[in-house]
Amino acid sequence: MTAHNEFKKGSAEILILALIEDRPRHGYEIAKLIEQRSHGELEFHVASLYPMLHRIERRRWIEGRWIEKAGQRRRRYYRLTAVGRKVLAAQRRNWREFIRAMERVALVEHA
Amino acid sequence: MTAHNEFKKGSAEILILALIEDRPRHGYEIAKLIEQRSHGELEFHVASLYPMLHRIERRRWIEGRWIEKAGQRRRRYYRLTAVGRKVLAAQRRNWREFIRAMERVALVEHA
DNA sequence: GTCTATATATAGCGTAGCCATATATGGAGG
DNA sequence: CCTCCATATATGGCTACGCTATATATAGAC
Repeated sequence: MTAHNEFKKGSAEILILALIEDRPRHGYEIAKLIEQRSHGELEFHVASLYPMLHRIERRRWIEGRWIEKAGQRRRRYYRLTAVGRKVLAAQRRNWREFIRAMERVALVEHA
Repeated sequence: MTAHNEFKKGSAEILILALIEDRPRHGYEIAKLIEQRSHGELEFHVASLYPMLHRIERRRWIEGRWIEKAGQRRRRYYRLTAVGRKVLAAQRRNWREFIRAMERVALVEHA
């Protein structure tokens, strides 16, 4: 159901990690990218996203630093750590396993 | 991650509805089927499952009735209601949308 | 006689995502 | 000029889902 999909829970981590895989991004940018790339089907409210960023930074999966530019609100850019890269790879494997398992149990008819 | 996959949250409903699509089943049977068919990758603890069954029965998606047989603990068999059938169809559509959206955002490289 | 599988149930916990609200700045439009 | 919108981050309080632990009860195996 677009912005209120019941399957969304637990998917924020992998989305964040994947989006900063190639280059650092700030929170607001990540939120907008998720919304745009999913055509509005996944929409993490910033109020969910910022605490999530803090959590996974505490776990050392990502590392943030403040960037200040004149005439601009300060932004916190997050980059993926080595640990985060491993976690992302593991979550991608888990994701594949999960959708295969879902298909076997409940969605056999047109997996 | 087998029994503790981070993507599991929110998936119980569709699994339950799908498993009683063709014939009524009781809670314990549903739990065992999820575990077996997913080869242990999805494992909903019965302590999660029974409250979930009560919840979706209150929503009228499923309807349960007690079956008692001699020399057997009583079982509550749940069948899918007409509403439940529509919800299941909608959740299957949402599921397809969701995995497509996830691929677009985060898993492009080998969707 | 105890252990395991079957079968259902509740209390209490942690966490993810939600809404509301707060703060702050730059640019566009009336 | 002033208000609105987009940008940008943050917190408090809420709900829902799945968890552990615990309880009850019976049949069959060892």
